[in-house]
Amino acid sequence: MAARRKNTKSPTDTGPARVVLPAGTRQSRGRARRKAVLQAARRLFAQSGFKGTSLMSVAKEAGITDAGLLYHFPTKIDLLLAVIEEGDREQDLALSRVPDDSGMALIERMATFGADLEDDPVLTALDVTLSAEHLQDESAVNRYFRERYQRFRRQIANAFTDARDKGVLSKATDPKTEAELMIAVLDGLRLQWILSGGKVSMATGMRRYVQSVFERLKVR
Amino acid sequence: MAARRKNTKSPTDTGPARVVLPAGTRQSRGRARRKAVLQAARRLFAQSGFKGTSLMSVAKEAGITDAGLLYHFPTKIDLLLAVIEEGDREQDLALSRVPDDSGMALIERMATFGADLEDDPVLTALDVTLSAEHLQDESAVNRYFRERYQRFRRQIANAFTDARDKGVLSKATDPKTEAELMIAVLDGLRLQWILSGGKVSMATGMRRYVQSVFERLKVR
DNA sequence: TGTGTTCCCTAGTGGTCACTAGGTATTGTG
DNA sequence: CACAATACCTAGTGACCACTAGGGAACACA
Repeated sequence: MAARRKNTKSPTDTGPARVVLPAGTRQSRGRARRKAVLQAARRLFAQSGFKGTSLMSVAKEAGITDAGLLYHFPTKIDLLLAVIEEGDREQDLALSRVPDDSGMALIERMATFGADLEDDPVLTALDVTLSAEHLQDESAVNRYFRERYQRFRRQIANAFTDARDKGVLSKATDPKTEAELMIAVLDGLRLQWILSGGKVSMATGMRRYVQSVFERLKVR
Repeated sequence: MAARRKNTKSPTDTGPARVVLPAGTRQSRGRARRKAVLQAARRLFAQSGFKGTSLMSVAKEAGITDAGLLYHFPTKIDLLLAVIEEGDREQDLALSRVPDDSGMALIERMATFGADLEDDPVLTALDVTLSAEHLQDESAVNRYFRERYQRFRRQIANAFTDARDKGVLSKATDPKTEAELMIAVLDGLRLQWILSGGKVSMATGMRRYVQSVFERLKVR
């Protein structure tokens, strides 16, 4: 019964073509649909989780049928992995916006990280929902999150080590525990931020926490 | 279709012997089964979430059929609520083990709370999984967690206020933010603890964090 | 203008799952 | 011993859902 939609696309809206293809503008429409599907999937996975979201609901929000969706992503898991991968790229990009590669730069950057997350509620909720949904299974998603956390902890721990060895932070600094706590604060605030509907602020929480770390450990 | 015949007593009201039955050991077997079902459900919900767990799998682990299970809990949601309520009672019990009702007593107690959680991995994972699964829907579970967090925050904030007003902690203490951070650390550590398979320790994390709060705020 | 590719559709299909209907063995009670 | 409540069971039922089969319109290119 779905009437065929007339093609009222705006061709300027294809975004930056990262991959330079041989020729032909033919793919633009398909690309746009694919992108719409990814966006819808991200939103719905974030809201209702992977298991709680049907392909049909994603397809509907993307203006397509479920069978049509499966042309772009052959299985539901393929769709999930694509959503995760896309989100991953964006977040890695965000974390790499550090003035220099000293440890202190990264730690100071964490102070504003809460505010950054507040700017993208969907991506933030996606992370919380998916990581919790795959806490203990042995899926690719679980492995992905395990590795991500490990990497993140190492990165932060290295920053503390660097700052300590450079004499900026106290000799008594324990990088491993500090990294675990820093990430714990971020994750915990995320949860409260979502559950409280924004009443608990990630931005001020992170700013305060990083500040308190400096009060404790900074050599003056 | 939606008409669901409830039992004589409300399923959320599983309080101890509210309905006074004549007596007799007749119920002992039924009680035991019911308990077995609750235990299996807790474990499976914790591991795979609510949506990810079928009644059949719970029933099987409890040594019963799914139809048999539904005799004890008329709907799946009734089962979930019973599981949550039971866990809630146990955790409230744990939190109330405070030497006296001064603010400092509660804050100091938080230092050992991580270790306590490590003693009950199933209950801990249950909390994380369920709260994340119902982050944004409008279910009874969502409301439960929202209220629980609010209550918890108030409780901790009051403790900080008390300690500050008694002159034990600095005048500059901000109870609201301190409460948010304290709970964030606990939640964040929980997540890392599970995801890392116990490599990240909640026990040491919480001890360290509470200690660092005292270093920052204690009036000496 | 013919032809192949891309993209999306309709219409299933099989599997899973929460839940129901109705029966029955066991057990406590009058 | 009659009988009634308890605590299950077997055998469905309908709803949902991921995924498939096969077709067709639109478009690029020869």
